[in-house]
Amino acid sequence: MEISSLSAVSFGMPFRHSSSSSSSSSSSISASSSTTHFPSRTRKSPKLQLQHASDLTSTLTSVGQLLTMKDLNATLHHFANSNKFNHVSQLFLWMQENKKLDVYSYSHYIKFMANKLDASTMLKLYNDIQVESAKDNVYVCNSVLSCLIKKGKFDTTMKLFRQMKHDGLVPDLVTYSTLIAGCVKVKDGYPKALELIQELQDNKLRMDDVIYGAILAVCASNGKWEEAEYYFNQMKSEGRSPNVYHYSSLLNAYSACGDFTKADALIQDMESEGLAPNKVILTTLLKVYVRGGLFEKSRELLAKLESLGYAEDEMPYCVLMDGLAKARQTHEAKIIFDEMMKKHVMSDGYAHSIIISAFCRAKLFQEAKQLAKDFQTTFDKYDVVIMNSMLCAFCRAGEMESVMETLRKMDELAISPDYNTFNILIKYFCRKNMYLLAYRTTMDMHSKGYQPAEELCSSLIYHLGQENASSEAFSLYNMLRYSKRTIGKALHEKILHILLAGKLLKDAYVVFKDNATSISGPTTKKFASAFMKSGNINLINDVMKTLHNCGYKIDQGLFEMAVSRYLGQPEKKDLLLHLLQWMPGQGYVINPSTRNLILKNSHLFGRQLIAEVLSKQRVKLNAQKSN
DNA sequence: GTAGGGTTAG
Repeated sequence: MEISSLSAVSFGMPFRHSSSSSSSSSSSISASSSTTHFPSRTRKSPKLQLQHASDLTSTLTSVGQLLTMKDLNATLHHFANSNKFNHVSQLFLWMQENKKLDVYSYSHYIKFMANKLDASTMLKLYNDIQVESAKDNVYVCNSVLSCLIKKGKFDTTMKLFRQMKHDGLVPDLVTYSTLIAGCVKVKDGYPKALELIQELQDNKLRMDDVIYGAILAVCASNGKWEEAEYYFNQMKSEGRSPNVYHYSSLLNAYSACGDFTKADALIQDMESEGLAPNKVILTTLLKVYVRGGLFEKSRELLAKLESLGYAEDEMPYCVLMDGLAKARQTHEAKIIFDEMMKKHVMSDGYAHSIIISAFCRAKLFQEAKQLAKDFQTTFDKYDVVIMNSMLCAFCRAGEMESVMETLRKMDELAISPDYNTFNILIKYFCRKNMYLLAYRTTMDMHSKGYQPAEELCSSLIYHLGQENASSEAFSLYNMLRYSKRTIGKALHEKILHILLAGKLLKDAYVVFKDNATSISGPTTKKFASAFMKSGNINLINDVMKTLHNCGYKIDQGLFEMAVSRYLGQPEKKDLLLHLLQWMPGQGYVINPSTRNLILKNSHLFGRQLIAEVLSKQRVKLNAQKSN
């Protein structure tokens, strides 16, 4: 790269040119022309040369060392303001290599590049900071944290935050509001936000309007309306005046309980404070009514929104339609949809998605399919949610060709399938008796980090068994078993039957051994005789002991089977002797017919040894009888 | 000279 060659250029002792002289000349040079005869008076300052450079690399080589840190930072600004982000990066890199950067360079650069750099690059940038004063500078730290939060890396951010504190950062209110805001989109965000509130108070910081705004938003997004109410009142009692955002968060929190009385009172309070409800406030109020099941009141409010010009996009319609659909009022939802269409309300496809799903839920599959096709022909905006709605409709209506087309489209548009996508497909493949395809989709789902529902897997395992796909069934079983959750006991028995049917006896033994207590008597018996009959001969004694140890009474039939296996393979005589020696200690004695069988073949094993072992069994038996 | 928040829909 050109940049690296820069450092090879050696300069004399760095010197500072007078900044006053450069700024005095800077205002007049724009008119300078190449025809001038007074180059010394009209030449651009190094800073301006750099800012207007056509070849940044060579300009840095020639004038870079003449520039002050302040000039360089101003130039970063200049490039960022003119959207020359390649120049920003290139200059910053040069500044890093030439060790000409300070706290401002970092905090500006991070701000400029927040949208361009990914989380790991940002993290590396911070970790590689060599300037001591920048590393624990609260502005620099806040910039980095804010950038990571915006990229949705909450856990990474919190980890970095702890490291920063350990390395000397003294967090301020900005730090905390940045982090609390990050809790809005995170699951379990409320307790995490609470911890941060506690920490800022422990650090003798006082909550300000911004912090209140952030915590109210967290409460709202977590359905904590009582807590939201608490913070709102606390804020007021501190003499702070909530603004429209504070009000709207509390209102949004009320939608969790659907308490329209509280919501109406809040709007009144807001108006008495001189704040006029805006479009968002009224849409949120609609959400409260809808969640409270007050559909008549909702329709009236929607009409009011329309009359105020607040219903130009589909959002309020979607709020109402979704509520109706979830209350199983599919027909009423469709009426709203039709009105919306008639009025040519702007739509991004949310409305279609809601109604397609509503139709699927109501088992109106033909209607769902039709609407999905309408969407395909009239919209060119796809995301995973609308794709899922359409897939669901096509699957339920049995439109295989459309299902495949939709999947191709997803692939083409690089829309990654999510949990719902996999679920829809797996259920569909199962319904169509395409169990191997369902199996492969389930494994794919698992490899993408989604946990398939146990019930679905369990049913799939059963069907795979029916189709003699025992090893696929076993893979699925193992996937469930090793996914850190407890699974139903019946599944162990189910897979055991499948493995026995598929003659996967070694796998069956593993399942039996690990779950003996969940296996019924008849299934144990079935497993035992299957194994004695054709399981790996080297494991026969182990299986015997396992059966015995889990309380199963081994019958003569099993001993007979084991013995005849051993007689068929005389090289395994040690195993037979071991079994015969083990038996009496556990209260087992061979019956006469098996005993005769062994004696008949004793030349294969050594007559003397066999006789001794058998007579020991006798003695033991007699002793037991006399007891 | 640098850093922060907040509303509504599938």
